[in-house]
Amino acid sequence: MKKNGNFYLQNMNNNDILSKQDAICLLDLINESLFCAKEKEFRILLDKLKNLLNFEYAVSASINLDKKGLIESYELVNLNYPAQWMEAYVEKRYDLIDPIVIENITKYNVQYWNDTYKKHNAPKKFVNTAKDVGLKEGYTYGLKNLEGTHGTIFSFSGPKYKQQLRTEYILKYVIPHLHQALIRFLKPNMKLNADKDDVLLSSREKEILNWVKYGKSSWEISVILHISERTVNFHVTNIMHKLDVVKRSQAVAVAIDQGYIQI
Amino acid sequence: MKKNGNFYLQNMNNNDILSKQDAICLLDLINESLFCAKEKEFRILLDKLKNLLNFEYAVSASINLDKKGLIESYELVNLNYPAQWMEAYVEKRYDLIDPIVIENITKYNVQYWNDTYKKHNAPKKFVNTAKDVGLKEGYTYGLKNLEGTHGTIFSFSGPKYKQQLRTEYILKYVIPHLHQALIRFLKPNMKLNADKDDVLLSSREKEILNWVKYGKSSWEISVILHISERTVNFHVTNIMHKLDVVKRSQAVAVAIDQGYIQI
DNA sequence: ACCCTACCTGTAATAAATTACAGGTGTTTT
DNA sequence: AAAACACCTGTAATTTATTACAGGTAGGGT
Repeated sequence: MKKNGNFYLQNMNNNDILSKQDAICLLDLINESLFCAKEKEFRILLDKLKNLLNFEYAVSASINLDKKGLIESYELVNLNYPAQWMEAYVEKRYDLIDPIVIENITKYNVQYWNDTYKKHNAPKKFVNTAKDVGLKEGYTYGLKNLEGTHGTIFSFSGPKYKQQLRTEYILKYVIPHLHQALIRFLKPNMKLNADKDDVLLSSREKEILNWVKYGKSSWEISVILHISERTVNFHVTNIMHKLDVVKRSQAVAVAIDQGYIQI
Repeated sequence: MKKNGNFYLQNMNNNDILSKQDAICLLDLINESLFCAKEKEFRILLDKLKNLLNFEYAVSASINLDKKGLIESYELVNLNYPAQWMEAYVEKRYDLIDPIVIENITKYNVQYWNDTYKKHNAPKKFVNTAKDVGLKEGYTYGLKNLEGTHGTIFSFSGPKYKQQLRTEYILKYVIPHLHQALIRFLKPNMKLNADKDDVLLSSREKEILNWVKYGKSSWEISVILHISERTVNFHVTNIMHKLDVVKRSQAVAVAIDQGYIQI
């Protein structure tokens, strides 16, 4: 199933690798990533994946690639990598020497760190510094978009982690969707973004707000969703409170602005 | 987990509904749809899904939607629906009377045909004609893109098919990905919207719409602009007519989308 | 066990929006 | 000069939205 370092998902016999619980969990993760449009939501997904894989730390980044496919700039979404490490990483441009990153943007394959370290003869100083902060073993995987302008990288690590097929299968299955989600919410926000991420609309609320956006009245939405008109109004009220607005039209504008719903 | 006829994917306990084999199969289907870029590949996926669901027939279509969300045109990818039926369907514009299609482009939810037939008081002639060619019972589900310009519809049918939760769960999980795949490989064939009528909001109208966006009521705007509340409503009415919408909240969304006002 | 959240529902008063009717001024275009 | 348009205003019926009251279930986490 591994062939020239390449990984064929389509023909793999994952029945023996993944438990039913794994499979169900992956389906849900993938499904949720379809509707993930905010960093806060993305972090929740990343955390779920980290826990599913029994890792200690997780970090991700979207990468702007130049014409040669090299890193032009990158933007971190750090779940819980040690802050001091990440600061040093950015400060000292570790991305230029980190063999994991280099391997990622050239091969875009699932990496077990120790394999890559051996393969690239990684600088011992760098590797040891990472190990000192708890990043001893880990996996990394990322993709790039079809145009080759943007890439992503997802790293999971911990003090102790053995290489296992299950982890590789799960990453192969789910990272492409997290990749899409990360690209999706980082693209429009490249300029402004950030700061007030306190609000989090529930999926039901977003669903209702979307119908409001399409000009549906409360009664119409109640028919569409098979709930009472009262419940629709209840949700709308909550939405307005969460977004700190006083009218539906304002809620639509704010939600679009903040990325809770798409136009 | 069916509650008031509504369907909660995120919280559903699919452990009892889907077998391990189902889950693994879905993961593979979803994964393959990520890399599906040609009609031939897409047909294979559609066939796999049809077989997984034990249906006899399957058909799909991508739909160009107009501003109201109604069908402007559509393009079929017919796996194995009876040819004579599909010809008649296109010829006689059945899409305009087919309650399944109408329900799809308004609700974008999983439909069990018999439910929809009852709900909409489907024309018996149409239903019986379908049944005569073997399309007795079935499921339909489709989505639209964020911009609301394109939709998809996936129908599965057979002479005998009972309503079952498993089918609904599977469709909920996998159709969004087939939707993406279908949109992806059909997009090159689609004309890029092009002729959007140059609606032009007057400066006063944009001014008022901006205050609406900020959640101001008509009375408040009248005070701000030193005009009567009646005049504000007059302008709002004109705005809605120009944008072809029926609610202020919808007007805000459309105007932002079309760039008439900024967020 | 308890708290928290998401979700759902009811009644009802008040505020606001939507639609319809009918009419006005001033400026620019043809 | 007439037509077209942006802008403005009034009255009034009807439909929606907003707010407030009060309450329910179900699941997850501590």
